[in-house]
Amino acid sequence: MKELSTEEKIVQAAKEVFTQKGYAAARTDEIAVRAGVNKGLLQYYFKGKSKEKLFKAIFEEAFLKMITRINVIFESEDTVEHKIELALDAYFDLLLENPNLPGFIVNELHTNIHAFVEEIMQKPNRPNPMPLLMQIMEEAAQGKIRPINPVHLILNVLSMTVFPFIARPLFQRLVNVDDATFMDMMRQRKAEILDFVKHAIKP
Amino acid sequence: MKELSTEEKIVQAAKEVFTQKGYAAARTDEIAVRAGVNKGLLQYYFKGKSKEKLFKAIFEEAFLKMITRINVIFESEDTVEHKIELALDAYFDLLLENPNLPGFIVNELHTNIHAFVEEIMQKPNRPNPMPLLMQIMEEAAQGKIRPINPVHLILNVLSMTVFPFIARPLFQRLVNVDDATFMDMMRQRKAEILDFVKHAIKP
DNA sequence: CACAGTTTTACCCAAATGGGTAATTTTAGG
DNA sequence: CCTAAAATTACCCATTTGGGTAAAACTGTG
Repeated sequence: MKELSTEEKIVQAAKEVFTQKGYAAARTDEIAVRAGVNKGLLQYYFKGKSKEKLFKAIFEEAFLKMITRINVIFESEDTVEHKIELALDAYFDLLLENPNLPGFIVNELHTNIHAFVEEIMQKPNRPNPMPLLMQIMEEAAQGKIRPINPVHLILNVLSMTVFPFIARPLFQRLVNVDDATFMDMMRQRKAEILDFVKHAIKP
Repeated sequence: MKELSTEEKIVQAAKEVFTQKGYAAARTDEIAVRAGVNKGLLQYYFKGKSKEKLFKAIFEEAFLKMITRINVIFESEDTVEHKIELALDAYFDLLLENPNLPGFIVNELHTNIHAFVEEIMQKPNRPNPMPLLMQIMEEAAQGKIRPINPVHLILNVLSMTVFPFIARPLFQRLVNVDDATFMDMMRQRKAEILDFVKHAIKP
């Protein structure tokens, strides 16, 4: 099972610590401990500004993971409804595997202390919502779906999908469910959202 | 306009810094600077563990603000649909005035380094979703609304309301809107969500 | 004015932290 | 077996940070 190289173990540990605690609260010592190695190796593999280097790599990966999935909504040549279904598939796959990715990203974007975030934002992966926006308006005009503000529709789908993972700690305490139960609920949720949206946009 | 006592100015500044940067990244120096006073005064007004004391006070207030609003959804003696409308009113009022409250709370709950958070959670204000859950099922049984999982319905409303404020930095960069425009969009959004939900739960 | 309360100034300290190095030992492949 | 790469050990240092103090200066009010 564990066939990770030391470097990979370090990256993996850094991912855990950064995504759980955020940059400011992350401790390089803890990264080393979780990786099962000593601090010296962080220097060995990431010479110079090891904390920052690790963070950059991890944040960029996480960010691209999240952001490129949005493109799924736009790329296909399908109906609005089916595009939403595909988007939900893609996003829930990602989120169930990486439950604390969104919280991490949102957190670091909120406390915008990292200048390089700007660079990442300008990368080629920028999603272009325009085609889908237009398509929603077209289908609305054709009476295929109910007239609706397309920006808010997209935002609605994204909100219902991502928010529970961000509010997970709060939610779990309020309704008193353990991790496994939470994950089960989220697996159900995909179908619930699709159902909800379908009815909401039905003419 | 500015009739704040020094102590209030400090609390206000602390609120800004904590909600923007989170506990770990918050610097007491910055709090003093923003309050327009010197660090000595933090000791004068909050002797002993000033950072922690300030944080506790601020977090608890913020948390209760957010959490007690949820009760609006449950308390009234109304139809489900109208309860949702009232909840949206209450929540949008709060969010438009305190746009970075949810991000702050979610962030601090995520990096659960503060033991006292547990205490706060156990306070009398705990919302009890059961009545509304039952009511949703009743109305569904009576055919007043479409059959729907009540937990997910509530989560849907909350998600669509709160998420945009949490994802605000990301959203604003992706669609390139300034602060004023964002706030305008959010003001429209309340009506959009209500409309969306109404159609989604219509039998 | 006198005086208590407030604010500033100018320091200090201990601990934590990120970053780093040099020597040594362990490990695996040729 | 021998060697280079990998990993460990045991340090060090500069900086930041939270926390703190004591004395001086300022302020308003009785």
